[in-house]
Amino acid sequence: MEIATWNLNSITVRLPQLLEWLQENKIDVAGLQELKCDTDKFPYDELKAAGYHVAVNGQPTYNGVALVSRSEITDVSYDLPGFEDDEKRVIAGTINGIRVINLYVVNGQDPKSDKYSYKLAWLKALTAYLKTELEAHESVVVLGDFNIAPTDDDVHNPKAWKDRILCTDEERAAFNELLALGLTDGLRIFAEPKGQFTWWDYRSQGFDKNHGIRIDHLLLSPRVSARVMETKVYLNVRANERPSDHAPVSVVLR
DNA sequence: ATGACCGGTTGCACCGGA
Repeated sequence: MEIATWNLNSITVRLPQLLEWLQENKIDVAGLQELKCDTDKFPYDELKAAGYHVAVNGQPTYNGVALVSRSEITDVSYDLPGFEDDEKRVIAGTINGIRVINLYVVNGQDPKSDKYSYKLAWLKALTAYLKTELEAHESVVVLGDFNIAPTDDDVHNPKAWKDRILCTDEERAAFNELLALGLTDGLRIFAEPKGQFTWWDYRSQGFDKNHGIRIDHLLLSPRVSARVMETKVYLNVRANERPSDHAPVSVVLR
């Protein structure tokens, strides 16, 4: 069973690439982010025709998340409970006994901005939410675009990124709080070479030069972590014509 | 490098992204 995450940066533009990637790789479950598409404008028919169940928390222009799955999705929930927020950044569902929680974490823009305070508050509410989810479910996968590069090894040029958004000590501490709930960073289960990234700037030939960062993650509860056989970063998808700036990332479970 | 590139908008330059 393969569970993946991909920030599409517009499902309207990326739909053909999404369908091709799902089919070619027989992806079982995917959390999608940055749909930039309202819930009622989601391409339900195309995903259904490809053999997928879907659950959507959409928003026009910004944000928007969805789960797509070959198996049925039950107990779907939306947003962070008890957190006042108009932005559509969270959708969760249960698939084959696994609680899959799909996140599009706040970017934060700049450490001095209001958006940064919002990001830190959002992450605090997320931590509380995940704590209750982990108490309620043994098999949990928290995946998505976390907009945090957890360590300097996750950045092509740590000096240039030092204290910049996605790399501040506070954001990294918040990420470690998530791990401290008992979650494992899926892409770090096996020894990976340095320079394994998931996002590359469209500008300055970022992908060609592998000037990237690792900000898309799959965090796994122990029950799931023990099942991981393989992890994947779909560089070939990032190499497509008219790509998203993020590559799909996945774990394969036994 | 206050840069670049991309998607979306009610647009015809901007904002946000990361």
